[in-house]
Amino acid sequence: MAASGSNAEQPAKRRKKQQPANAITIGGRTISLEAYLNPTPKPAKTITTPAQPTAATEKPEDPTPTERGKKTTTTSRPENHGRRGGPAPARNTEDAGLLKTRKALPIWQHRSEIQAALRKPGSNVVVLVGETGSGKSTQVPQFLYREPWCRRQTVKLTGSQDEVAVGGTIAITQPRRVAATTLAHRVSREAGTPLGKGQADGLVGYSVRFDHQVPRGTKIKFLTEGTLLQELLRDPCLRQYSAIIVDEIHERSLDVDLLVGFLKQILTGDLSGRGGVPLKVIVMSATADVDIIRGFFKDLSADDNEHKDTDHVQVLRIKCRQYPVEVVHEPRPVPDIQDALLKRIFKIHLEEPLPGDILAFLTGQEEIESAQKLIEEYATTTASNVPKIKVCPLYGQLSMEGQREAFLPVKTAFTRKIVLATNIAETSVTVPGVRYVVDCGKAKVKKYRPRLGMESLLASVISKSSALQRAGRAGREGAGKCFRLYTESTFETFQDSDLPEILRNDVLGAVLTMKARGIQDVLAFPLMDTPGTESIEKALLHLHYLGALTDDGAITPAGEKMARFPIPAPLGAVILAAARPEFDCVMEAIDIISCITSGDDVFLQLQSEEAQEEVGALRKEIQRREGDIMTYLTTIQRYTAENADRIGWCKQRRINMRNMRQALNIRRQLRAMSLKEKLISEAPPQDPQRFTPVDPERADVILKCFMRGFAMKTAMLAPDGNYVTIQGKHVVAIHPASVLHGQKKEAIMFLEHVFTNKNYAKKVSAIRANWIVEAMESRY
DNA sequence: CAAAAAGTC
Repeated sequence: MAASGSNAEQPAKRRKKQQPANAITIGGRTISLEAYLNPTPKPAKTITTPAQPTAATEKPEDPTPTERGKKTTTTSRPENHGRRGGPAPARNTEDAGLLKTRKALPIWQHRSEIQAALRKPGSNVVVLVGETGSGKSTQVPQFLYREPWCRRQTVKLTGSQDEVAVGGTIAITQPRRVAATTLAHRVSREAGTPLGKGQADGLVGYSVRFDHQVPRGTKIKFLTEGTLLQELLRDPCLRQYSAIIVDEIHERSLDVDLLVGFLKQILTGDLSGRGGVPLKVIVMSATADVDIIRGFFKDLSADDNEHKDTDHVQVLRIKCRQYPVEVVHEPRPVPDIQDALLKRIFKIHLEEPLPGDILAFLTGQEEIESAQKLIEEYATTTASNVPKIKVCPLYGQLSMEGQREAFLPVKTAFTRKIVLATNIAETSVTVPGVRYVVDCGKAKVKKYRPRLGMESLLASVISKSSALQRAGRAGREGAGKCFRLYTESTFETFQDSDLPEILRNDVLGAVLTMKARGIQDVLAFPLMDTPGTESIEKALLHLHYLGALTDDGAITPAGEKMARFPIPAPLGAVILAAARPEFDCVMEAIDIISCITSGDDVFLQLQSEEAQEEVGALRKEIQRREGDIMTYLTTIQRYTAENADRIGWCKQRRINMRNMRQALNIRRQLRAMSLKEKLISEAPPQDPQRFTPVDPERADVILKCFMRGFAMKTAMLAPDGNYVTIQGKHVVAIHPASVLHGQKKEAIMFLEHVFTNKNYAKKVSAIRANWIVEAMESRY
């Protein structure tokens, strides 16, 4: 196996045999476990105001959780890696029209250049820079799959007589599911083997969660970054692939950062796991600054001192014909951002010709809703010779129907569409018809604070790269204009690019991912940006507490199981605890976890007071006094017991149907895995099951079981009526969406802890104070 | 009294 852990330049550190019982040694460092073993659950008498994690730069927003606006297809087909001599895929069947369109793409000129770059012996990494619209995602895999190095080979592995197949397929990763599936459909048509029902053979396939279409003979496979990371768990050498194309690396998702780390390990390894067959890596970015990427892959041939100083990473830049976008800044800083936004929109509307829709970037739902109201009010006052206005909000939590409006051309004549969007419109979706962009210069960003074990979600200044991306949205269909609600000198103060996710997120999952894939020294794992030592140590400690790591920092069998479960590690720990005889509640734990990991909250927000009254009584029936965890359990159990009309059942209670369906998918998956891991002894009975409420004693057992994953996310009621967290001793409020909102309990456990305009505990359950000590001291 | 948007055999 190539991915054998520590880097060549950093020899594995010797771990001390002897160490204090209350400490673990990880990466050569001894870390005290004092904080975990000696909890002080007694809150201080005087409650100090919690320190603000960051200065809020803007007013907090008001979210409305509603249905997700995306469709899912759940067609599954078992993967077939194709045998040698299988049915030959159709060739040269490209439709003449499609080929003509392909040849018109800017990247077509670079076809042989790209092929040549990868043919050079020893040249295994190529960086490709091309803006949106260059056609790189659809064309590059098609340029490469017939190359000689891309042929499937049968090789003998060292020390084994068995012959294995290596290579033959090109993987291309995407940060989003929709991108992976739509690109696959598109490329499959271009290649002459369209994906669809009854197509057993084909050149192109895709693989995203709960949706795999990989025909026999697949040479080009689109996947999400997360899916490839899962494949890496089973096949550390990525044996089925000749090349990995990493698309949209500039977005710097946590998964892509991990992925290139593993790719670098394969490239620097001895290739024995691949029978000596090299792996080619093509990294594609839409932004020009690729120094970090180039630097990251530069020191590849460490064993080859002769070439050590030469640059092995080729960078190819694809020119892209873009429509010009005129950027207009404010002459001086604006005192009121909403006021400036409205004035700018009205000015565009009055002065700029039709057709040409407006796309405005705002920070959140509350801001969008209030702006919508004011624009609609204004629209009633305009003269009859001024075009009419149609305002479309666009944010992730908006229902499918609500989102659709923003993508459709306006039906009424002489009307301008004004789309008010969050940064969902920056990368995830494209709004057609836009000629004018208004950019407020801010976006909400999630940040993790390791010391407090909590996150914050606050509006903050965007980066130059983000501002450029927003401006570019005006030039998709013709020359456009971008109006920035800030000065040019303010723009100059922006950072070049956004902080990569790995530096803003809890790295618990990332560290477990590394450990499960054989990385002993996570501090030495190659990363483009390394999180602070404090974050990594915190994650190691947390994993140790969860039972995923030994005192030496090595992964335990429990940790390996947690890594295989497609859920966050603390929830994996809950399932493992549930399998213990004293808890014995795996089925209930899976039901709850399926519900909470199916997407945003399954309970839609009740907007109006009428809705609250209408739905209130029906929702009360499924609510439990123990809190949100038990309420989720009742919800999914009632849902599955409902046999006649699940859609109606959800509608009546304002429950997100799409997430409930996803929850059942996850439930099926987790049940199958638990059976395989022998956490349950037999397959559970088929749905529908009659609903029987869980009695309070059983509820206690289930909650105690969740404490094994969330003992640190607890708070005690102080004499003054505030809840004070165990970790950090901060005042925390129960979020209004919780069934326990406004209630006083002895102690609470929460699955999420987020600072917005206040310290909020979400997904809250009532617990007993002595459970906290009990859970903290328990070690498996 | 309320949340950005992505993602996992």
